[in-house]
Order: sequence, then structure tokens, then C-alpha cells
Amino acid sequence: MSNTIHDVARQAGVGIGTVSSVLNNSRPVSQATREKVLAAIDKLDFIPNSSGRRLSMGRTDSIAVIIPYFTSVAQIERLRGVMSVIVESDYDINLFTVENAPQRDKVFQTVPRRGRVDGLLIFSLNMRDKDLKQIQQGKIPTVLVESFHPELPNIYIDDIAATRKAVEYLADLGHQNIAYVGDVLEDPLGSSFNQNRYLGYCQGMENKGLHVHPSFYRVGWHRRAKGYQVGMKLLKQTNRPTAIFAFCDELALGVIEAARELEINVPSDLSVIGYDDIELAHFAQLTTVRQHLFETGVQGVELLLNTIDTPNYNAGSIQLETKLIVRQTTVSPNQ
Amino acid sequence: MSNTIHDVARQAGVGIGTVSSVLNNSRPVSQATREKVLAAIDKLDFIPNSSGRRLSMGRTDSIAVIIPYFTSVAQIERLRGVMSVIVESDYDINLFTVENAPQRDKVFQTVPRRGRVDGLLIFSLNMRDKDLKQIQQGKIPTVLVESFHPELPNIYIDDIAATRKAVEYLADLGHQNIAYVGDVLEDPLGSSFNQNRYLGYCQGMENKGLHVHPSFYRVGWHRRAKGYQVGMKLLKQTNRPTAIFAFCDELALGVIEAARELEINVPSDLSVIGYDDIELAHFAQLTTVRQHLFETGVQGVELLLNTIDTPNYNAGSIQLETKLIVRQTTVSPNQ
DNA sequence: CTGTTAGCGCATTCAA
DNA sequence: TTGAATGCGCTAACAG
Repeated sequence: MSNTIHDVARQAGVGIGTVSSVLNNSRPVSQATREKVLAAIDKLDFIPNSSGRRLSMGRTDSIAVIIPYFTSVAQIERLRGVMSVIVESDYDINLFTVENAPQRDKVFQTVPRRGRVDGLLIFSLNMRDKDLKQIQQGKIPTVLVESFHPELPNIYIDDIAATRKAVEYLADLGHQNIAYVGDVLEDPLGSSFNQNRYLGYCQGMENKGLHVHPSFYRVGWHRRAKGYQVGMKLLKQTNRPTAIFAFCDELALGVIEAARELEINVPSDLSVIGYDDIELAHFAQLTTVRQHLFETGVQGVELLLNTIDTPNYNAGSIQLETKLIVRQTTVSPNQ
Repeated sequence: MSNTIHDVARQAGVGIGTVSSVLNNSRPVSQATREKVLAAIDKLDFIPNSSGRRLSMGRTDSIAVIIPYFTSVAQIERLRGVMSVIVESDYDINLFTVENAPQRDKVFQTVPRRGRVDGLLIFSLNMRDKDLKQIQQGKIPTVLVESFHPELPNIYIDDIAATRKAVEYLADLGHQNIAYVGDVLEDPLGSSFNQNRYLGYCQGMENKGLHVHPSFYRVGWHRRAKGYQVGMKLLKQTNRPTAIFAFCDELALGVIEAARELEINVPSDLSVIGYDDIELAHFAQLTTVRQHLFETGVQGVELLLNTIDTPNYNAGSIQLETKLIVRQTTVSPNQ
């Protein structure tokens, strides 16, 4: 079918060991034979069979990226960051998306195996002990992005502080009725950042002496359509909030659409603040918390590649900064 | 390191052939031994080593998805479609992004090889003869999405007709000065759809007896920032267009931002029409040509999986419909 | 029905 | 400096 190393060896009139040597520079080869081999390789358009190489080397030269909520723009932005560095490397990316618990279980059971991938990059999924055991006993290098486990290196941001500051910013503008539109706290896939953001919200409210009213806490999935629904409910309430902190930009935009439909002017009648700073946020002039999504992808793979290539690499955790980007959806109330 | 089939065989007190048999149901096994084997597999938490399996089977159970312009929302939407079906299958996805000619060359030279992947799904890249030769002599099943080659099955839309209709719609509204904001015609990665859309624009203009003015044809990369720049130039011209057809939604939104900054009201002073119908288009109330991006991904993999699984599968081409979605960025001029 | 063996394509060790 | 032999883990053909 395809040319093998034997074909090249025959063509060049040498042994396969010699061909392998020039392919990998694994041992000295005389200039003359090297040239013969290279000529044969070129003539046959030979590229070593990946499967054979994997088996022999015990390496796969590929890493798995595991992504929940693949519909989320934020995840895509991270993946872009990953690809931007992987393109320059010799690794392949195996992409796994996870939308529900069975899918997560299947991935965590089958993917972290020797001979499958050389490393794991996991987005936004907290590990259960069973998953961790699998990873650890297989000694599969792993880096978490936007999630946490005491035993694993990760790239993270201080969600609590970032959210707290955003809420305090709203309070400082003079808002008292600040609602929280977020994700369900008990994420079926096990994420903690939603809880952290809610925590930050509560802290911010408390710091400013504001009451966290139960009817001001609403959850939905982080898609725009859901933000629209939740926003509708919230804005039709008799005690309507004057400001809303949304868990992510997509939710925030859904809220804005709801407000638009109810003819509630943003920002004069309603301030909205998002989270992520996706590209759409710029277009919509949305005030938001910028987390450097692309950068988390970049740092995540880089950390992972280092742990793979350097045995006993001391992979610690890396915290990235956030920044409140004030645009045009937040002003003082009744202005 | 990891448990192998031999460990399982020893644990169960059988031969490796028997273990392989129960793993693959490749030959009848007595109920008693089957249970012994299953118990051993369970006890050792055994999953067959992927590299060994690949080599032995001559299959990789993975397919490559090759994507240029990974920054484009449209490509992401297609990829989502792909992942939605792949999750239900037993195939892995190897993701390759391509941002320039050297990267394309490298991917096409190294990826379409037996032992590397079982199939190729290629987005928006026209093949050169050299690339095609590689694919054909390796007999790697391949499906193109949004690109064309007479020898390869593809998923496509009628770009020319769709653009023509969009332009005719603008003309019917009464616009005469209709500009085209598009991609460079000579795409360095070899795409034809940009040329097709420009062609459709010209046809539409001609059908309506309108003149294609050179200063009304502007190109940039399909990112919003570029749309902004191009839009700025176009809108500062003395002979300012009253309507703009943009090659893709992202460019259209950039144009709208430029208009916003120049205090040119959309749509009363300027109609804008995009292409793709990305999610952002809905938020921005952008009139646009909807092509079913997610669906192209779905159909693309499905077609590919069929060609892989069914020898001599007659994979033809599939044309998907487009639809003009009229929202709020297009009205009659001077209204 | 089941154990043993050959071979997938490669890197690498052992001999020469 | 190089060729030949061994083994990576598995499937499948072969032999019992």
C-alpha cells in the first residue's frame, strides 16, 4: 500500500536501521550513505508511518483537549490560543467535546491512557477522584484551564475577586438593586467557577452593605437565548433591578435583547455588565470583565508541553489577571 | 507501565487470542471463559492500547479536520456541527489549523497518509494538483466543505446565486450605489468562494442595470477590525455608497462600526447586508445571507464517515440552500 | 472452542 | 559505520 521503511532501505541499498538513523539522527551515518538514503526517501515520498512510530516509541505526539460547553464563545477563544502554539510544534490535537455527564465519563475513562495521548488539556471541568486516579496512575501529564484540583497544575483567574469588583463598581455608580444572572450552581459537569462568581457577587453586595434579594438571583445556561428568557423574567418583576451582573457576555447580551424588547433603555434604565470580553462584547459596547481567554489557551498548552517534554517539570499554577472594561452599558441609575 | 492484553490473559488464565476475541467479538467464546476474561478486564481496568491497535488494524479511527481562517466564526460553527456527530461515533478528531501557505503545504504533505488518519475533512481550501495526488494515491477518503474539486465529493452552496440575490434585493429597494466589501480575490490559501461572491455581486449589478464602480470594490480579511478600516475608507469617499454588501457578517459588522463612528445612520443613511448569519448577526439585527454553517459540518462528516465505512460509497456532492434573512440594516435609500 | 504464532512499521539493541 | 534481530501491543490466521 504505502511505502515503508523497508522500501526505502531496499531502494537505497541499505538496512532499515540505517534509514531509521538518518530519519531520527539517532546515530552517526556516513555522508555517502546518508545521501543515498535521503535520495530514496525523496524518490519514494516516504514519511514514516505514524502508527508504527507510536507503537515503537511509546509516544503518540498528540495531546487531547477536552472541552465542555463547546457552544460557548469563550471556549472557542481558548482553543484558538491552543492552536496558535500547537501549529508551531510537532504535536497533534485531539479534540474532545463534552456536553453531558455520560460523555464526560466516557472521555475520562478512555482518553487518559498511555498509547492514546501524551497529555491532557482540560477546560472548565472539575475532576472527580475517579477521573484523577485514572490520570495519575497512567501518569498522563495534565493541565487544567479554568478549573481546579489540588494535585494538578492549572491556569486560573480569581473569579471571586473579579466578580466582586464588578459588583462593587455597580454599587459605586449608585446601584442598589443589582441582580445576578448566572449558571446553575450545581453544574452537572462539575465546574466551580460559577459558584465562585456567585460568591464574588455576594461578597461585593455585602461589602457595599447591599441586600442580596433572592428574586435577584437567576440562573440559566450560558447561551444568549437563555439570557433573553431569564432577562425577561427579571425585568418583568415588580421590583425590577437597575443593574445586572451577568455570568458571561452571552448571557449579558441576551439580557440586553430582552430589555430592548421591553423598551427598557440600556444603560439609562438598566445597567448591564458581562464577563469574558468576547469579541461580540466590543461590538455591543458591553461593559465587561475581561479575562484573557486566548492567553489561557496559550499558557495552558505551553505548560503542558513543558511537563511532557521535561521530566519532573515543576508545573505550578498560573494566575492570569482580569480587568474591568467599562464601555457603554453601565451608568449611574436614573440618569 | 500500563496493563496489556497479556496481563489480562494471564489474569484470566487464557491466551491472548481469546482476550482479543471477547474484546472484538471476532470469534465465538464460551460463556464461561468470556466471563473470566471480562472479570480480568474489569479488575485490571484494561483498555486496549490504541497504538497497538492502530498498527495491527491498519486503521486509526480518527479523522483530520483541516481548517483555514480558524479565527472566523463561520469555521467554528462548522466545527461545532462536526463535533456534534463525531461525539456519537467512535472516531477521534484531529484538528489542523492553517493560516498561511507554508502551513497548508506542511499539512497536506504530512497528514493525508495511511496510518495517520482514516479520512480528511477539508474546509474552505481548494486543492492543488500536488495535494490531490497525495490524497488519491494514499486513497484517503476526503470530503470538502465550502470548496470544490471535480474529483472530490463536497458540501457546497451556490455562492454566486446567493450573492446575486442579495445584491438584487438591495437594488430592488432602490439602491444604485452598492459597494462590495470582500476578501482578496487571489486567496493565498486558494479559496474560490470569494471570487464566486464577487462574481455574484457583478451579476446582480448587471441584472439590475447598475454600474460596478471600481471605487466601490474593497477588500480586506474577513475580520471585523478589517471591515472597520475598509468601511472607513469607503464611507469617507466623496461618492459614498448607499448600500454595502459585505462578504461575511464579521466584515459587515466592522462596516457598521465605522458608520456608527462617522455618524452615518444604519439603515436610513446606509444599508448593510452580510453573509453567513452567525449568531452575532442576530444580535446586531443584521440583514444577511444565511448559509447553514452548522449543517455543513454535520453533512460533511456524515458523508465522510459513510465513505470510510462503506467501500465504493458513491459520495456525490451536496448542495445546501441559502436564504436571505432580512432584519433591520436594510431599507430603501433616503427614507 | 481456544492457545500459539506471525506480522503490522518502526526504533533500537546487538553484532559485526 | 552498518546490517540483522528484537520488541512495542494488538489482531488475525493457523493449528489444535
